[in-house]
Amino acid sequence: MKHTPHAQQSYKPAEVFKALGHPGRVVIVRELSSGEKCVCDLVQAVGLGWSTVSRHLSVLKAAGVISDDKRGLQVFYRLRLPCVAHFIGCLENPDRHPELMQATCCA
Amino acid sequence: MKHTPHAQQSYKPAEVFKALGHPGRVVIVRELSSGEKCVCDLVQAVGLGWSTVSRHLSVLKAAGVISDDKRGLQVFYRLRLPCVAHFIGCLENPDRHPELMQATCCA
DNA sequence: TGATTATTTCGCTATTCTGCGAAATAATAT
DNA sequence: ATATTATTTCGCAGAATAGCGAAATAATCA
Repeated sequence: MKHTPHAQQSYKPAEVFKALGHPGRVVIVRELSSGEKCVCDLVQAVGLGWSTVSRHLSVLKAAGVISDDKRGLQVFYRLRLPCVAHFIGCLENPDRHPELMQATCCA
Repeated sequence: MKHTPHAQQSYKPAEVFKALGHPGRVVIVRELSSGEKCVCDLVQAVGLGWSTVSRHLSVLKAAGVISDDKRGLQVFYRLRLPCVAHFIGCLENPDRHPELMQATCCA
């Protein structure tokens, strides 16, 4: 069977943004920007209950922002759209990112 | 009085994302990407009532995504973070934007 | 001044979101 | 098989959001 370089799924912008529109979920993305993490690490970082963090993770996953990988007892999450972590950095420090103000920041 | 090249405000990422996390508000941003528009144009584009669109505009403005300018009877809105329009384009057409998958899409 | 036009604010209801703890799953270890 | 550990699902109560039409503002025009 031949690998057709499979067409990339298309994201629904409003869904992606909505998924990112919560402080705890932004923390999650920031954590994942330095590499995959297990849920336990993320619970620690976000500072909310397990069930709550688990739901936040499922929201991010449903939007296509992160993906998960179960290994043994643990589930590891990773950033599937690394770009958003950088974008968050731009928003937090616009002085150092003049591209933020231009129409082609992602180009 | 001398112009000190004034420090750029810093955005709260979760707020910006939350503001963008609604289909109608994404339509607004897309409309504004081609230049400023009056509320009447945006009501047309979004397809919801005036009061509703007005509130959506105030959400986007509060988050710093757009700004307004009253001239005569009309209020004109413009995109203050042009970058987000491009980012929306990336999400909708990831095939054509490999940067989306890289950590430095805004660089 | 009073009328008209463009937009925002208010008050309401219906829906969605958050966070929690308890219970359910799932994989490993004993 | 049972216990343990990591994580998710469920069900709830309270908060926030979305949309609407009516009323309030504001700027222009007659």
